[in-house]
Amino acid sequence: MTKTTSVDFAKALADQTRQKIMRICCCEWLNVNDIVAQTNVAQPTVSHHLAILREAGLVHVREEGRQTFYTLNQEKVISCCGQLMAAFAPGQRVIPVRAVRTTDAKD
Amino acid sequence: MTKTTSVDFAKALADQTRQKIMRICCCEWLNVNDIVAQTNVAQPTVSHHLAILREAGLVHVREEGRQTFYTLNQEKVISCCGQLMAAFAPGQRVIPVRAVRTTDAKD
DNA sequence: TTGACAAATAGACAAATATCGATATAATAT
DNA sequence: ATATTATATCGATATTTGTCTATTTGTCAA
Repeated sequence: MTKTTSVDFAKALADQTRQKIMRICCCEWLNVNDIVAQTNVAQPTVSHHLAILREAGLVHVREEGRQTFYTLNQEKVISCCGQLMAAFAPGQRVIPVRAVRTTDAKD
Repeated sequence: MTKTTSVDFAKALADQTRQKIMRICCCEWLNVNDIVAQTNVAQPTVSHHLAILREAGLVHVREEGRQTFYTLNQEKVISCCGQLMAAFAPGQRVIPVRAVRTTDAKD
């Protein structure tokens, strides 16, 4: 897990299409064609953006046969945001909490 | 206080010089020349970056006579990071806390 | 082996951006 | 009034970046 600088993190997020891809594969594994189908750009463009997200450590990758599945690395988003806040809002504090349930959760 | 999209926020942070400026004026009011003195770029370049930060709502501005003072808008950083986390890490949670003191604070 | 499909890479191009020197604008000082 | 200082804006340039088409690479099926 290579360290991502705040600048690299910001650059990775600094594009509409890339954020769309991130939202699309936020909570599920999708192959490239699925992602292409949900965007307005060509397949090589999606591959290009996925490469950038991969280099920033922002997606998990799983190769399976001839397809490649991607899903967003949410922990990385959290840690990079934490890094940003530590750098640029040192007077404020946030407490990260894992697996918080809503008050009316039943299970 | 105009709303900043996550893309605009990321774009504003997606530059080394701009992040340096943000760090420099993170906790104090500085005029443009003070900021120029602490960076390696020319004055118009600093003004350019400050304009971008201003448009993104990431700095507070105070004009005083012939100088203009800037300081980082830390709350904005917090809220934009919160927006990012809500969009890209919906399974995780963070609880923002105001004015937390260290345990040995005296005042 | 041949054909089909999935994804990455290469190369080209246009648009966006970071930077600079020069200049404009505005406030203060002499 | 004139000079000086602080900052913003203008115009030019070089670099980066997003997108495309075409091609390559790798995998599976017939």
